[in-house]
Amino acid sequence: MKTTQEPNANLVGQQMEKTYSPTATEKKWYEFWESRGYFKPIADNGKAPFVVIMPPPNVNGALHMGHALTMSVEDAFVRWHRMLGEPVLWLPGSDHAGINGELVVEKEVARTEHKTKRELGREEFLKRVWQWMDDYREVINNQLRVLGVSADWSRQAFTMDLGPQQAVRTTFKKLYDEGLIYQAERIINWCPGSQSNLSDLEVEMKEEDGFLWYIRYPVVGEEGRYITVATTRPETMLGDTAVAVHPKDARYADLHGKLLTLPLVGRQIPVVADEGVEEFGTGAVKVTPAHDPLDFEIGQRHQLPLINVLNLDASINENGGIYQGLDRFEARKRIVADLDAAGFLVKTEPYHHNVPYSERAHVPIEPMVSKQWWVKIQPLSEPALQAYLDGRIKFVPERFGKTYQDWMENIHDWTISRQLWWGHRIPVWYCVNGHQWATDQETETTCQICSTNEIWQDPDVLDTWFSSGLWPFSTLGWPDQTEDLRRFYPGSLMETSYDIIFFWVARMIMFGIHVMGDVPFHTVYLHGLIRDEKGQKMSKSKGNGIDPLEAMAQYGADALRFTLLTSSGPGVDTKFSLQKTEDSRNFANKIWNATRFIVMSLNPNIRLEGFESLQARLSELPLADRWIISRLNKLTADVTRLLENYDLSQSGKLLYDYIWGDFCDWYIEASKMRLNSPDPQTKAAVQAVLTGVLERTLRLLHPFMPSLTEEVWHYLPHEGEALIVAVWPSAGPIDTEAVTQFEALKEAISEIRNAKAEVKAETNRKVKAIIVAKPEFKPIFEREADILVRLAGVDANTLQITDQLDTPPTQALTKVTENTATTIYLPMAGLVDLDAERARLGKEIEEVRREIERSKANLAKPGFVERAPAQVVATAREKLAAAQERLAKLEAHLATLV
RNA sequence: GGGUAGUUAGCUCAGUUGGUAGAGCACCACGCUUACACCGUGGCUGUCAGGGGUUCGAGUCCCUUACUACCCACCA
Repeated sequence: MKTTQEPNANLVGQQMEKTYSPTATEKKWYEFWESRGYFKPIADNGKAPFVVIMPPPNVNGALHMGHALTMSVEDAFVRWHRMLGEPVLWLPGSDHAGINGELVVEKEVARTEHKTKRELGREEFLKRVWQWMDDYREVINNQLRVLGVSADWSRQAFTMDLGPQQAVRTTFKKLYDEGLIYQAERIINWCPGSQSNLSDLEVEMKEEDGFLWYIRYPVVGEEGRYITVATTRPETMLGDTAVAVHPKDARYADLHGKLLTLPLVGRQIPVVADEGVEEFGTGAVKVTPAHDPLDFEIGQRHQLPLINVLNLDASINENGGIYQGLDRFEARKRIVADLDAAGFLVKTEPYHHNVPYSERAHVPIEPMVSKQWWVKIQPLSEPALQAYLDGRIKFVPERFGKTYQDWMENIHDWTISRQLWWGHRIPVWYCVNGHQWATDQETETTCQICSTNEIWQDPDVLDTWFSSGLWPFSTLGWPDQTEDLRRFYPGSLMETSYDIIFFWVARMIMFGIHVMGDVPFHTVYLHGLIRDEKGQKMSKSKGNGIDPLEAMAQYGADALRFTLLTSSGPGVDTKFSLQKTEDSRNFANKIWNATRFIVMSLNPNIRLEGFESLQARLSELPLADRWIISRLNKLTADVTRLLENYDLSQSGKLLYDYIWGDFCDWYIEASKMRLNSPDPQTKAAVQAVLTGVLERTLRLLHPFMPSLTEEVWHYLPHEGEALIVAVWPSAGPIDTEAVTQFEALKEAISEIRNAKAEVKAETNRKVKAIIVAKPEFKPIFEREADILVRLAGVDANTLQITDQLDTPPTQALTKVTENTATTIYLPMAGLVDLDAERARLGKEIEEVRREIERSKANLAKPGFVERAPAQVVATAREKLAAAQERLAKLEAHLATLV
């Protein structure tokens, strides 16, 4: 990619706009990061590399919210680890999407060229698919860049690249030679839409209202005697080769081995006794071994013939007699009508049942007998299960481990051949002399067994998930023993959506262990689905999807990312709304303006004290400074711990609360007095804290909002050339005394603001105030009077701070703070309605009394004092004492209002 | 038929190892205080789905019921 003009590495001293504009900024920094090579892993430095292989988006359209979530989560972890100084590899790619891709291009060809793929021919059709893939891959990659994805594009991979193709053939050959890939004729899920075999996972059950038709089959040689069977698919009777009953079912005991005449067809079929039949309903089932899984098994047990009555497009074939050529649903109608006319239809019942559908082509599946390729799964699944059981693979959230385990324990062989054109061609060859072999070569010229050159390749392709399963190592160059493979396998984190645990995660683990001898990653983080405001799945057909590109254009990529990351935790579905994105945009703007405020007062020529130095002499700093730095250290520890536990949501929220609440609402406001000081040293001292604290906070926030933080960081004094490679902060000391004292100050300020609001005094009106603090807090209020004056809006000249007041004012609003029992009088002649004040005090006294009652009752409860931990009892006692003190003060004050 | 989640303020969701419920939005009031109206200050709102149990103490642990969502499953 060509880089445009490099941004100013140092923006210190530059003017900032009043409002943050994300789009241009995001683009600028993305190009900067990429051009500097920050997305590439640094050289080995003794630290274990952090490796994430990106789930390759399907190349069949544009980016959607699910992608945006995936990328936001992965980018956050990736950026965090990069700041931890680890060699980080985030390997991007894209997926050819097998059946899905083929269908999309088929549709496109039909739309633009009015041709079916068969009319076009295999070679021509594949040309079209490649063109489509090339076009859309670029589109998607650019969209990922807009999001801020810090992946190493130089290692980008595509499942149909030559490397992954080699990996597919090599793996196939290995499994084939080991006898783990084999061919077998079985009943399979046939999709008439794509005209291909599907695995069980690609079939979804849909509840539907249908009918149950009861049909009677006459017993040969016993005039007037019938067996009645019920079916939801009457057209399959054309392929019936028996009727089965339970061996112990008395109703049919004498009919075992007798023959029935198949209505409409006239064929004679036997009655067989089989344990697989339940004794409910009519107790007899028609047996169509070629078109039903259960019937297939019954057929095997009784050596029944298979009669396939369907063509590949699910129309009736030549075995269907007069119904030949009809579509399956048309045939169904005709057969029911004919049965009815001939007197074989006993009754028709409405019936609610599950119908198997093709997940991709959205048409009902037809079970059919067919010869396909299979993977013998047990030898792969057992070690994969074991890896989970002994903790080599962990799931976040943990419960998905159980899901994985259940599936692995009940797994069936996996059918991997697809009758499609787009995908990895099955590397099996045949010769005229009936030989068959698998190869890891792209092409073959002679039979490996008899050397004839009359050979051909299997026409089918592989299930798209076969190549996906190799992704963690095929992307690193395997089967070649590359340097990347050595450094980055096994990987660290696999992050994806929980709905592809079986499709993808399980297969990667199986292949990883079997082919590479080691698990492909140690942690599987599964995110939830993005839904609309009403909790519905976003989908193109419903039209309720929110386009991430539009959301980003409106509010910025950082805002979208922050929203997605904080809206919900792993494994939990998220209701997405643009309102939330707007809130995140506001947060971004808040940070922008906080920086702007700080930067405006800065003199670039004055070097401020560094943060490390400030922290080293923490106890000498003013109260507010000690407080905000202590809070930052708490935040740093919390955010780090939460990230270690994969909790992005909670860490994002803590950052939000700290920045907006602690830093902006309290610290910046409290700093304004010192910032306006005529003394340059006082000013520089507070500037050092403002810039130092903000700079560290930006580092913590960078994984969540990379572009904004990078931009703003460059306006502040900083070391290093970019925030993206700045060092992740470690937590320093916490001054608990300062925290307690500053909280007392905050509490008093809030009470004063509250009192003023109650009498609807203008917020900015300076009021007279008398503070009666307990002796240990009195010096704090005196020392920090400036802050009190500024933040509470009290009149500095008349402010009185004491620990003893003999004659309290009568014409005053009065508050007693909850935690420190500081009494505050706001003498406001004229504004105080004595009756209202008495009423208000009365109400408050009631509340405190109730609290005291509860507290006392709790302490008096048998067993509490004896059994509860001493710490808890002590806290309860302190609370009670505080409430009692507060009550006394409130009552004393009420008494003066008579 | 099995299984897994969820049910907390009007809405969206937090609630770490059980200690007596919180944040944003919305709403109401006041405010253009020299970063931000994409703002500030203050306020309002809860039988933490129902029932039972364990415990000195349960939104948090156990049992149970209801509803919602999803996953798995070859009942004609």
